[in-house]
Amino acid sequence: MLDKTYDAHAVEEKRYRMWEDAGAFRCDPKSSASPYTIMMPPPNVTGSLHMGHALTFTLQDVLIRYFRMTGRDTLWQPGTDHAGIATQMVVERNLAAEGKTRHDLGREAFVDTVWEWKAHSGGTIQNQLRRLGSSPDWPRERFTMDDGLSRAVVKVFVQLHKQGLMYRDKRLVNWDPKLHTAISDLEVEQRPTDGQMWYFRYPVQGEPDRFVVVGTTRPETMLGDTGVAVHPEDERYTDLVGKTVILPIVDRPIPVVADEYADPEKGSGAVKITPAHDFNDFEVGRRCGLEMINVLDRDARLNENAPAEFQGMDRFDARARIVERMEALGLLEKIEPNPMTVPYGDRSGVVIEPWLTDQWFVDAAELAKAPIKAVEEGRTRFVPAHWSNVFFEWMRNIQPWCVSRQIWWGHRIPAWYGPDGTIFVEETEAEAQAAARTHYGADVALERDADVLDTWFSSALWPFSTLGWPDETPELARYYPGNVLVTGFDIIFFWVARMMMFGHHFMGDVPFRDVYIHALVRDEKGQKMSKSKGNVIDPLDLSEQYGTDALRFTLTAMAAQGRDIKMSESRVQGYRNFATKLWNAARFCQMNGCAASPDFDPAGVTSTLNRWIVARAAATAGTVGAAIEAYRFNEAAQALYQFTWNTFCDWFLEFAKPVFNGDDAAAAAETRATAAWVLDLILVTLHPVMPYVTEELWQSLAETRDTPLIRARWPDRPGLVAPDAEAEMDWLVGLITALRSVRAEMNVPPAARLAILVKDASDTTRARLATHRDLVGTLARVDAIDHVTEAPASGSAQIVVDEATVILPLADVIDLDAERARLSRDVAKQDGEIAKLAKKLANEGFLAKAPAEVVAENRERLADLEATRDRLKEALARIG
RNA sequence: GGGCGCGUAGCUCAGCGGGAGAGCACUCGCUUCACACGCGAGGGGUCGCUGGUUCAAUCCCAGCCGCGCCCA
Repeated sequence: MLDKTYDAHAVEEKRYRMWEDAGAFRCDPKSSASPYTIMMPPPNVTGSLHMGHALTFTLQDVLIRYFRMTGRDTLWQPGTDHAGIATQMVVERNLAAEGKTRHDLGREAFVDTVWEWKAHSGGTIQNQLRRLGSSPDWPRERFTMDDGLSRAVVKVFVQLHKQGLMYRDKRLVNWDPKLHTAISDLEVEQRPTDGQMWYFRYPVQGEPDRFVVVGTTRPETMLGDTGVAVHPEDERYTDLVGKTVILPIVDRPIPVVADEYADPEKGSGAVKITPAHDFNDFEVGRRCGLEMINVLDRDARLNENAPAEFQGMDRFDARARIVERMEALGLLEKIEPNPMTVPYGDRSGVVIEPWLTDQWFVDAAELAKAPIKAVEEGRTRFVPAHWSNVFFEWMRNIQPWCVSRQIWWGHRIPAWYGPDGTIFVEETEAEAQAAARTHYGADVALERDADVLDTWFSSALWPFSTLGWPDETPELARYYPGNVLVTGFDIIFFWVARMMMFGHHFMGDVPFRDVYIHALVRDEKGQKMSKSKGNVIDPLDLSEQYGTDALRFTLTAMAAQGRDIKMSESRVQGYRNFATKLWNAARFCQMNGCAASPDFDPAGVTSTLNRWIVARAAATAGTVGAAIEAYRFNEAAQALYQFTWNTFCDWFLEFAKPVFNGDDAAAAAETRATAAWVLDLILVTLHPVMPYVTEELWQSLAETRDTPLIRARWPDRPGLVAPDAEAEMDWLVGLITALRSVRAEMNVPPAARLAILVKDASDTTRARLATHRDLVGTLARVDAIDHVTEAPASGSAQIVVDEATVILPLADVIDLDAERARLSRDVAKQDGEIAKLAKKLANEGFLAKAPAEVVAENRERLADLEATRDRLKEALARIG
């Protein structure tokens, strides 16, 4: 016998271990089944599970478990990425606690230390995923720094280089002066700031008392100014173009150039140009042939190119000093408040400097062409579709991707430099030496590039590197491309777009057919969860408190397309209650001897009740499957919830009680078997969302099962329909509901059993009443049902059900005024509807232009309403 | 400044051209032999505002107001 409530703690660990030990999560490359692949977005190796993970992995697991049950050969590829900067920071922080820096250890020893850290602390999230019930193919787990994946990285780098798509260039990059590395545009956070605009006067050479006023938000960069730009059509400055101004403090003559970047509407219309410290200025400098003078060092202090008094000074101290000096020189025109955005490093939290350095770049614009085409042609489909616009916007304006990072933890760039700086990019040092020998005609000492690659470079290879590429493995042939990538919108650029670029380039096909973009999980008030706000809800706490299935059901039910999820504990609690409800329904079935039989044929049931529930069950399975396949997770959850609770528990099981206790042994047996079959169907269809409670019930309810539930087959019975049974049961439900309603309203004591009279019943209604006499009796507490032609004059409550009027003699309890009020209110309600419909049907435009079936439907509805209204009026007349 | 999304019951949200829905909360009743994490019955909404298209608009279009996000 099952316990009275479901104990998630006792079940989850046991069931998970059973699945994993049995190899239930594995793909089967030799299978003849059609494959279904999801590449798990590899979480950061330093990470631990947060609510966003819980959502994304729950949805992926729902898909995987569903398709596994439909008979597909599923591969859910798990793994983690090495998170270059984040991981290095964690290990450096540990070293700092011992008073050491990575430089004390040296590169090799430091990298060894990181590997040790990973061995001890790196597996957190994998175990948390297990607690979430995720069913990826664990034995195939990969890490972006694995030998195989590293080999793929080197191969890709070398090939791109040989194809001219990977190159070294001196360009401005986003420099993090704290971490001492370049970072990508995407790792820069633009923070709104109340800045200032300083207006400086630059003297025009050879024209005493003439000045050009330029505005700047970063005065310290003026030391690197190499020009002043004005708009070519700005008449105020036409005569100045080609002349020279003297850069104050530095006393450097710099040219005035014409360039459309200068906005005549903004400030003075003239703008100082610092090509080595501003992305826009860099472009202007290129166009106008201006010199590039780098005045900052790697710490963002002023360097040797600045005047002596500034050298070694911090950028912000220098800013204050510059302003002072300009003011002293009488060259500070004015200062205005200026709302602006300032770039910060998302890891370091310091202001990022555009800085001129030598870095490796990928020609992203070229690689973006094929993915753009793929999305345009629908070979990769975004769901919801509007995300494709975001994708296009970024891909069509893409900048060269800076992939080198000045850190130690990561894939070291396979480039070697000869004594004269010639670059040899090869897969191994030996090959680089050979290439150098060919180039120089002799052996020379080579120095390897010190930098490593951006972590996202290796993540971009994930859909094929995890399958064995560059080797041509059977897995690669079978599981690439994947079916769907499930992720949040925040990594469309970081990761999705880059996988598409490399997937196309190296595999010649899209990496996945669908990209399902889900919502962000927020707190109850709709705020983004963050550690600093202290509003983080730990999914594992919820899982601990309410059970993993409740958490998973909540996330699934709330995953409506296009809307963020506001996580609320009361919802989780509600779905915990749902799990308990299911548990108790199963317990009831067990207590009543409802045993699943392999011989049971749902198409062969005879009673209306059983034909009805079988049809509804089959329809629900269809709805749920279709919803999951369309990524409409909330609809799947809703259909499951409604069928299980509101159809199966509230009605079917209640109807079954009198059958079980009745005299008709054959009907009882059929109903027992049907109940068992429907319960099994509920367990199967609910399993992708609530794997634990369903598996536990599946194994507890029957002595032997051919397979664990995780490997059971999804029901596919589209032929199980019974419209006549559904109509009959809908009528019965309506009758019982109406009886209960009038009893409650008339304050009939709940325990009191009534005899009812039925007037004007059709043959159909008479037959239905005869069939379901016991069910009405039990559920509406009715003792006797008699047909009459004349209603008793008074002392009754009356309800209208279709053509029939049901009379409840309530001589002892009836409050005639209350009954009159109730009937009058019903009449008024019908009249309101009738008026609306009559108006619509009187409209000639409607009759002429609306589809015939809509007109007919409205006519029918009107007739029904009028008939009901008339019977209600008669009932009202009877009580006077 | 550009783009995207969202304003539906007290709260959280589905629905999205032809009869306003769910969960939670609320009210009333119930020791009904699976379940009080329950059962039964209820109350509650000019579907942000203004126009337009249409026989018909919560749904489509335009503008406005409010909120959020992304990009500059």
